[in-house]
Amino acid sequence: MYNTMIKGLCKVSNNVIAIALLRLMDERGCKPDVVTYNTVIDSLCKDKMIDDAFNLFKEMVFQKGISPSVISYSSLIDGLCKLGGRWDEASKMLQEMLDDGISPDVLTFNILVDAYCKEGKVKEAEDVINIMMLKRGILPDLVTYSSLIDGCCLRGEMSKAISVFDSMSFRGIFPGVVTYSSLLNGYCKSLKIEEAMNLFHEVTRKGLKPDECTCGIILEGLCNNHKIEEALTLFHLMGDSKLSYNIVVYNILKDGASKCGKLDIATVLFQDLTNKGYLKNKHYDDVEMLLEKMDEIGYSLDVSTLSLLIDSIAAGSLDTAMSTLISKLVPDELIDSPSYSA
DNA sequence: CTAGGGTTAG
Repeated sequence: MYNTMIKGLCKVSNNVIAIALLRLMDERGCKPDVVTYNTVIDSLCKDKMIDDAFNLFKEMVFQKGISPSVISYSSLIDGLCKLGGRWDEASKMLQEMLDDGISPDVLTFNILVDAYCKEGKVKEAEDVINIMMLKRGILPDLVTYSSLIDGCCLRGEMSKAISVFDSMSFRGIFPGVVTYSSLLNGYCKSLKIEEAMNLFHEVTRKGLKPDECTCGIILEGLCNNHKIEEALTLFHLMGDSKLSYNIVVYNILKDGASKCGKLDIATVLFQDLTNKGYLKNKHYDDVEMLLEKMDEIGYSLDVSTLSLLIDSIAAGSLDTAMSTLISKLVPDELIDSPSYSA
């Protein structure tokens, strides 16, 4: 009961209340166990509050006499690695864990592999994987391979990334969107846009649904290769409603259009973006008030705003009252225009 | 049985 509540609080980073609840359950005679402590320790580590995490760890071990588990150590090691690579302290914790007779598992090793890869130390990451396999008999999994691929891509070593990708597939591990995302990012940054596009189409053919960030990577790649038209076509083909409200994607396209000298396109995109700000934040009341005001003063909607609102009505995100109001504001010259007649 | 992993784009 308490553990479930603490887990919920930690999920929304409400560490202060989570700790207060841990104290309360202790007072009420319901003793916090290693799961309770690990939940809060991990949450503190994720929020970069490493000192508080260590204090709680010490309290658990020395005051309560609860033995830490592989999860307690892994959380602390991950926190130290992500906090600007505090390697000395991280390896000290790793040693302490081994001295304690606790074996690292694949998640512990992945923390180390990922930390090395993020620093571009692919060789060191491979050493960790070899130790894991040969000395511990643990096989790398999807996350291990994905981190390694990402590390290679960050260094622009694409042929190496592909060979890791191939050996992963050979082992029967299916790549995830994150894996492809790293490769796409690597190709785009190496200005190998053809390879990136081929891979992107392969991902789509496989029926994998790239997330907003992956779409952003490929769109930016196209923009940086002076292919703004292709980027815009792809953006519309993606036809994802979440994507069309993504401010980062808009900025990528807007900046791309500017760089390619297509200032007219950039202006339209900027206008679209300012209009969508309203709708994304569900400030429907503000939009409605604005539309009413426009109606009062006899103002007509411009084409881009109108098409945005029509799309919203079609998507069912605007109610009937709004639709009626909008229809009153459609300028006469557009009433019989074929593009808006449906 | 409960607690831990890769989040990549402007």
